[in-house]
Amino acid sequence: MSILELTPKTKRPAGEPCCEPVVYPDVERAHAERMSTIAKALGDPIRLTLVDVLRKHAGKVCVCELVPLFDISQSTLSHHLKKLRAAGIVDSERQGLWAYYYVRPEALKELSAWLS
Amino acid sequence: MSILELTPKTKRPAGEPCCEPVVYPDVERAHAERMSTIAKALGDPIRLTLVDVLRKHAGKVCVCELVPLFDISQSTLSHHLKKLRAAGIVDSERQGLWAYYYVRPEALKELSAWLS
DNA sequence: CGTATCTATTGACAAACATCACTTCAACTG
DNA sequence: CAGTTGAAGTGATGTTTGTCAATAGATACG
Repeated sequence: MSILELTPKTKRPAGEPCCEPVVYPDVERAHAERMSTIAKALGDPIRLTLVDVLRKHAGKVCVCELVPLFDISQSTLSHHLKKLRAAGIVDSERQGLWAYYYVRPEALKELSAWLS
Repeated sequence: MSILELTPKTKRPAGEPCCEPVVYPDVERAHAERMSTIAKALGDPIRLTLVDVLRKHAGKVCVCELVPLFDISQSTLSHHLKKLRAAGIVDSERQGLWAYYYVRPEALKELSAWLS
């Protein structure tokens, strides 16, 4: 965590590069990729609320309980759940006619750690 | 934080609602909206890396130092910075020809708190 | 077996997005 | 002032996204 030195820049003399590029380790790339995937999945108010509800109930919640919470069709909700599952944030389990969704807590850890 | 009771459901008798909806307070709505806006802005690997670099340098970083970090054109980078600014995550300051960007730390607090 | 119920998938479509080449704008330099 | 340089804006383009209506599975019930 180094502080950037604010040397007042001068217009470059036609040939030299403008600035020293701020290099960053290549390790970060996969890291950033994974975290942005999670963030993207949370980047919709409905999906974020879904995760919130699932977390608050700390158990497995039936899809049929989730549908009436939003002003969207059942198929749209199913689509959002699929995205959350694809991102690894939730998983589901079938019991007869019903599908129960739950949060995979470890999925949010990396992003959470980076943010704080 | 209540545990969901897993009463085995029965097929509804044609008229009754399927399930008790899991209600959530209306306060959450604006909350979710704000946080998903932040998450969406972080939902791109380039933007997330930008925020990472800006945070690591804990000061103001010149755009010209950011450009060579990515395999994208200058105008695309400018576009990403604009999105981050629109989300309130970063802000910029002009000094002569150069533009310096920095993270507004409070912008990430709400999402960070929710995630942990 | 036939039908109703819950969930997932498909197809369609408008809106948003990421990207680039090109242009504009502001400001420094000679 | 004229030319150059850093950054932002524009227009175009192909991709992704959120949404719904309709359909398809799967399973329970009578």
